[in-house]
Amino acid sequence: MPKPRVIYWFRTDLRLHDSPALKAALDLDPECLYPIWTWDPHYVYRARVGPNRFQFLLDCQNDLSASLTRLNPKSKLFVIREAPQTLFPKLFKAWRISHLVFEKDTDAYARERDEKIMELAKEAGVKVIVRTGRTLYDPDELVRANGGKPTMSITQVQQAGKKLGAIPRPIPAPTSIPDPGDTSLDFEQARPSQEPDYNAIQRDSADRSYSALAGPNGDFAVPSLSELGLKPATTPHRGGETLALQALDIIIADTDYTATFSKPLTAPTAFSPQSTTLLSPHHHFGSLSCRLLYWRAQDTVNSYKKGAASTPPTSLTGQLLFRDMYFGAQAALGYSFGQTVTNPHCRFIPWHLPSRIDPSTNLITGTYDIDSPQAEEHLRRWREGITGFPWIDGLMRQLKTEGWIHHLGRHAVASFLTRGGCYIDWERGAEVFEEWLIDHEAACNIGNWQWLACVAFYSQFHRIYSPIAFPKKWDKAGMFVRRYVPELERFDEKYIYEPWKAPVVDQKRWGCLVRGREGGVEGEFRVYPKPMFEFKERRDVCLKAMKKAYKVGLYGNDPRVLDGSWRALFDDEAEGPTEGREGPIGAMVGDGEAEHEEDVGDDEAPPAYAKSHMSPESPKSTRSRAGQKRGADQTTLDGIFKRLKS
DNA sequence: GCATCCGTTGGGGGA
DNA sequence: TTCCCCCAACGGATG
Repeated sequence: MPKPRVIYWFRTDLRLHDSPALKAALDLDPECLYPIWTWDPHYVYRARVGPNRFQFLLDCQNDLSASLTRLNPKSKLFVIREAPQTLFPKLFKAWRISHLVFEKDTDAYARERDEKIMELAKEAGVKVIVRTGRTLYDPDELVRANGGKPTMSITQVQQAGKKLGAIPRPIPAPTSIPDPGDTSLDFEQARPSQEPDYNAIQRDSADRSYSALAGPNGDFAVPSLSELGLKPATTPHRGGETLALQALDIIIADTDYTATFSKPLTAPTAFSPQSTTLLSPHHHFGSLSCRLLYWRAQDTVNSYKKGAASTPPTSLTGQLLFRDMYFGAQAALGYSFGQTVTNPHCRFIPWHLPSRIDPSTNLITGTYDIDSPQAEEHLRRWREGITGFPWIDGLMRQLKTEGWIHHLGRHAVASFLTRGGCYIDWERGAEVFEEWLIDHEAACNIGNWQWLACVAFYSQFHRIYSPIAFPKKWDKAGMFVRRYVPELERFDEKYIYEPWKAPVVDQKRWGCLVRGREGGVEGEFRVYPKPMFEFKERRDVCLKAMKKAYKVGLYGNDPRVLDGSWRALFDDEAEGPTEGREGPIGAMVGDGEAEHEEDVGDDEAPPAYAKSHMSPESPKSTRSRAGQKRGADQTTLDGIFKRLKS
C-alpha cells in the first residue's frame, strides 16, 4: 500500500497551532505534503478588500510559509495563482494526489466552492478530509442543536452549545512535516477574467496576480502588494501567527485584564493602547485559533478569585460566543443572511438607498437606488469622515486608515448611518466595513449591522447613540478626536464634540474654521465642516419612522417586500422611499401603469428591473450609483456557479 | 397561553 | 460623582 500524497489547502486557517485539519493531514502519515494556497479571483476581484486587509493576509501567509520552512527546509506555503475550481483537477493529476484536506468553512460562497471542489475530488478519485476549527463549535452542529434554526440570541448559543459538549481543547502545532513532492506544474494556467474587478479602486497600477501559476519567479512565493497593483497599506496592525501568539501571551499574562474583561466597560475612545484585544483580524485569517484564546481565557478565569471574574456574554469568552452566534445564523440562512430581501429573520425597513435585487436570483446586485440625493450625500460624508460630527468623523477616519475601530465605535457610526441619523440601508454601511476592516468577517459584520440597525438580534430602537453625549462619557477631553480629527486638536474641550458652537474668534484662535461641507484649508486656517444635520431633529424623525416600520412588521421574506406592495402600508410622510405606489425595494416589476424612465446610471446596460419610482421634482433621483458592482453575497459572486433562487 | 423578567454597551434628569 | 428612574417599548426566555 503506497503512502498518501496529500494536499493541505490553507484558507482561513493560516496557522500551525490548534489546527484539527492539519493534524488530520499529518495523521495520514503522508509520503508527501503539499501546503498550498489558491490565489482565488473571487477574493482578488469580486470581494471588497482594501489594501490594509490584503496586507494582513500577505503577512499571515509569509509568516506561515516561514514557519513551514522551519519545520522542513524543503517546504513552504505554495501559492498557486488560479481559481481552485479549475486548478484542482489539474493539480490532482500532476502531483498524483490521493488526499485533499482542509478546514471547514460555512461562509455562503465558501460552502458552494467547497462542494464543487469535493465533487471534483470525487471525480479524480481523491479522498477529502474536512475538520472544524474556525469556530468554537461547528456552525452546522450548533444550528442542528438549536432545532435547525439560525442562532439569533446568545442564550440559544449557550443552550445549543451545552448539547454539543465541551469546546475542544487546542492541539499543539506539529513539530515536523513531510517533504512536498515534485512541484512541477505541467499544465496551462486558466487565467480568470479581471472583469468585473470590484477592487479596481484599490489599485494604482496594473494587477499582476495571474502573471504565472507559480508567480513571476516560479517559486510559489507570496505576492507583494505592489505586484497586485494595490495602493500601499496604511494600517499599523500587522498579521501573522507569530505576532498573534505573542499578542495573546501578553494579554493572558495580565491576569486581571483577562479574567475581569467586560466589553461594555472598555473605552471606544482609547487608542494607545486600545482597550480591547485587537485579536479579531487574527481570528478572521486563522492566524490565531479561537479555541486557543477561549481556553487560555477560561483557564485564567477558573484559577481567578472566586466570583471576581467576568462571565459571558460580557467576558472574553463571551465575545467568542457572539462570533459563533453569527456563524450559526449565517450557516442556517446562507446568502439570504447578508441581505434584507428573502431573509426571514431580518425586519424590512424602508431605508434610504436600498439595495437592488437581481430578479433571477432575488439576491442583491451590489448596486442601490438613490431615492434621495440628500441621503446619498450623507452616505458620502459619513464614508469620508466629514459629517461635521467630530466623534463620527474621527471613527471613520480611523477605520479608513487603520482598518480597525473599537466595537462601540462601530456601534456609534452604524447607529448614526441607519436608525439614529441618516436612515440609510444597513447594507450600505456593511459594504464600507467590508472594504476597510482588517478583521472583516462576513458573518460578524452582517450580524452586527443587523443588530445596530435593529432589524435582527436586537430591537430596542429607542436606544440611540448621540455623537456628542456618548463620547463625552468616555473621553471628556476629546483626546480621540484630537488624534483622528487633527484640525480640531486645539479646540477647548467644551466644544470638542460640537465645534460649530465655538465662537468664531475662538475658532480663529484655535486655527480652524467651522464652515461649509467639505473641510480643507482656507488661507491660514484649516476648515472643518458644519454638521450635516441637526442631530436631535434627525433622531426624532428616525425614531418615528422606526416605530412605524415596527408596527407594519414586515420581514425580508414577505412577498410584499419583493413585489412592492409594502408601499401601501407606509405613509407618504414617513422617512425613507415610501412615497407613491410603484416600485419595490430594488425596484423590480410593477403593473406597468406607472410611468418610468429608463435608468441610465450604470456603465452596463441596466436590467429591466432597474426601474423605480421617480419623484416628479427630481426625475433622475433613482439612478443607481455608477460605481462598483459586485455579485450578490456576503463577499460576492464568483460567476462560475449558478445560485438557486432563494 | 400568559404574565413577567430581562437583555453585553442610550440619554437625561434628579436625588 | 454615583445611582436610580424614566423615556416608550421590543421580544426572547422563563415560569
